[in-house]
Amino acid sequence: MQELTSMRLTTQRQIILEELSKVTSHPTANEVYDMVRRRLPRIGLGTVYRNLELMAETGMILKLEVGGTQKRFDATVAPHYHVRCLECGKVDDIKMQVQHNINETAAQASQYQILGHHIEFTGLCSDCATSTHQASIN
Amino acid sequence: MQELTSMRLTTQRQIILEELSKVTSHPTANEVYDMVRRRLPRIGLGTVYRNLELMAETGMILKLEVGGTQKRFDATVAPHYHVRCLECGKVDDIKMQVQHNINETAAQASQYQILGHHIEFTGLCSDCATSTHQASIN
DNA sequence: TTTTATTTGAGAAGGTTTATCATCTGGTAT
DNA sequence: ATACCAGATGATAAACCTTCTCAAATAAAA
Ligand SMILES: [Mn+2]
Ligand SMILES: [Mn+2]
Ligand SMILES: [Zn+2]
Ligand SMILES: [Zn+2]
Repeated sequence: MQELTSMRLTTQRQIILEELSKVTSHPTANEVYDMVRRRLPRIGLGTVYRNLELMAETGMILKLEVGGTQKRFDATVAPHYHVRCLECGKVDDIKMQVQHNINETAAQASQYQILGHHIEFTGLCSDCATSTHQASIN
Repeated sequence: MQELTSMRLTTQRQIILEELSKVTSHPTANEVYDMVRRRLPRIGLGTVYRNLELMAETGMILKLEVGGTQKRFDATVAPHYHVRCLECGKVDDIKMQVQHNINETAAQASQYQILGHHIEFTGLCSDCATSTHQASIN
């Protein structure tokens, strides 16, 4: 694991964190790469992966393992839940209260030492809900 | 999408479903492949992927998009929750009541048309909890 | 300024999943 | 029972995402 103290403040790291903090879209590593490249055209994709991983390990950011193929990243580290649109794959925050209690319920219902949970809602974003509705009319 | 009616009952499909139904381990496609190959040594990995995907589409089985790199499959289609061991990656069922109500809470807290949710608990399985404890003693 | 351990960028490699396509087969019609 | 054929299979290539490797670059300490 990476020590927070021995982590250099490189330009790449700063800009990756800055760009991730600008958005609420839970971008994939590749999307972060595209964002960062506008400011640092010579950055490597590996550097983006490496640093997102490192920042997630040290708790500076969150690595979301939501449905879909790619991992997504989130600068909002406070516990919260997500929705994913089944149509377009967009991921948004759900601003509802965190269900702290269910960890205990789960602990009682299993042999695991429960350390946390995450909830992913699935559905249709407003854009896709209307266009899907349109399609069913046509 | 695949029509249930036009789906042939091939030996491969039957055995894939049978083998998946035998276990509660939420195997990856590769693990299903290994299980099935004992009975059908000439089956292709592509066939396993293709049919797991198809069965998931038609609702015969569940495709779990839990944390970790690989997708996992589940013959138990009734709604239920999962725990994943942070140490060894094992996935188990959590036999607790499904929180139907939170879908409405989420719907009120967002612009999405909420269709469902899934909860993934994280923690340590009994094996890993003890060995991690051992390690911290040594 | 010099030193050095860490980090970077480029590219290769790895692992998982999907696509392609000639061949095969389950289900149906004859 | 036999012929037929849309759908399925197996082999393999390709796509895709992520991690690894290592010489060169650089942040930070001396
Ligand atoms: Mn978020
Ligand atoms: Mn299950
Ligand atoms: Zn959408
Ligand atoms: Zn474990």
